[in-house]
Amino acid sequence: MSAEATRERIMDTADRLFGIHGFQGTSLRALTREAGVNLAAVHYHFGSKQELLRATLSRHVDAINTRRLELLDALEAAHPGGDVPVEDILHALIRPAFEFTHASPENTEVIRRMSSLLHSESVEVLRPLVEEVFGEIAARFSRALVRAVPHLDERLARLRLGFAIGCMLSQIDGRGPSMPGSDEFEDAERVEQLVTFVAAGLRATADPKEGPR
Amino acid sequence: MSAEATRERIMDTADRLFGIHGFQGTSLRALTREAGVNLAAVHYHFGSKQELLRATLSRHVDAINTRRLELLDALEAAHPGGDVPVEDILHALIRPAFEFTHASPENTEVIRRMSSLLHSESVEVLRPLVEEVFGEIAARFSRALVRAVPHLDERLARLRLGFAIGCMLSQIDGRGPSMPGSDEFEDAERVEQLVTFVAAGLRATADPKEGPR
DNA sequence: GTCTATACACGGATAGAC
DNA sequence: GTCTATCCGTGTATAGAC
Repeated sequence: MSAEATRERIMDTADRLFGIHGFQGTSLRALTREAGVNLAAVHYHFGSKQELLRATLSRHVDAINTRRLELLDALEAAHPGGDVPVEDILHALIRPAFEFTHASPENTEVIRRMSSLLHSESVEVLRPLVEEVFGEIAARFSRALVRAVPHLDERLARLRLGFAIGCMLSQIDGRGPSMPGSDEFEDAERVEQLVTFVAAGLRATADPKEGPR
Repeated sequence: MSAEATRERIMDTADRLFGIHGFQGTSLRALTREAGVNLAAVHYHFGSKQELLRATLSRHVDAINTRRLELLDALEAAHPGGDVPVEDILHALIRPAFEFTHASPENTEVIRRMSSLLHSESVEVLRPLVEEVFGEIAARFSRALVRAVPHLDERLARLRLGFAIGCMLSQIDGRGPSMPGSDEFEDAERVEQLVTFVAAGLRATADPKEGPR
């Protein structure tokens, strides 16, 4: 059998089983049995179970990030003067992730698992990993935000972009795991509320003494 | 040996070893050896390794939440009219968590592990767990926010409180794992920026067409 | 280069004696 | 409540077949 076919069989099966039983809940023996490949094939092609997880996750994340950049490109093409509204930029950032979770019920678990993976790694091993996955996204979107919000510099834009991503992830992975009582929102309204909230935060002036509105 | 002493010995050792080697990186054999108790004692007192983790984490989280409620009580006592500034409420919510991470270098890992734990559980098992840990916090703080922000109702306050917590956690567990390039901020400034950002988001009007400021 | 069979060391869990 | 002995499943490594 071709190497490529084996790799894909493993990854597809991993996608499904990790989605159903979770990462720890899926043994390599069960996975390889169901995929119809040998137990050792996982280690031959991926090196370890952890690396298999990373491979399956980055396949999804890359797709989401590609979509984000497409949307941002389209926005910047539509506003040659550089005056892209903040809300539109945020939609380009947020929508692809939510659309991904809507594409399949298990995809929410993919996002959750990615968050879990990031949090369970040590900070040292985490940094380069995040840089690899989110480096371009961070650069492109923070630059767009600097242009969209008058008083924002690159440094502050990056920090606040981090706030925004934190908000977004917390909503996706567990439909608001942070706080009970916020279940009643449909995803469409949730996205709009998220954009409203984050846009206001991005536009805030650094001086806390000044009252907004 | 008294049962209580054994429990505490196990939990204290777990705190230390989980902080150093992580949860998965700490075997029950190594843990019980170092604690000077028998291997089976963990299962007798906690039921499983997972439940031991939950017990150690909730001990810390409870302490943080108690401190949050203390600070909120003090604020409400100082403002009998109910006009507690939003920024003060947010400080009561955010500072105890940051102070906890400053108390010991390993405490950041505690928060990270808690996030990881939450994200790796299935959504069904997650809900009651979050309700148990954050139920009172959510109720008290959302009520305070409703009073502090004129047009905010309970439903929206809960949602936005979730946004706020998401922002905060993403900053603590990994010093902004979400975005590269935001490392340059000291924690003190990070907290202030966080409060500024979230306060603006909380005060945002629901209608996205209206410009803030 | 790809896949198979097998061996290993270690993990969490548990039954039952004390 | 505590401890010993034991079980079974796990990820991983490797020797060798195709």
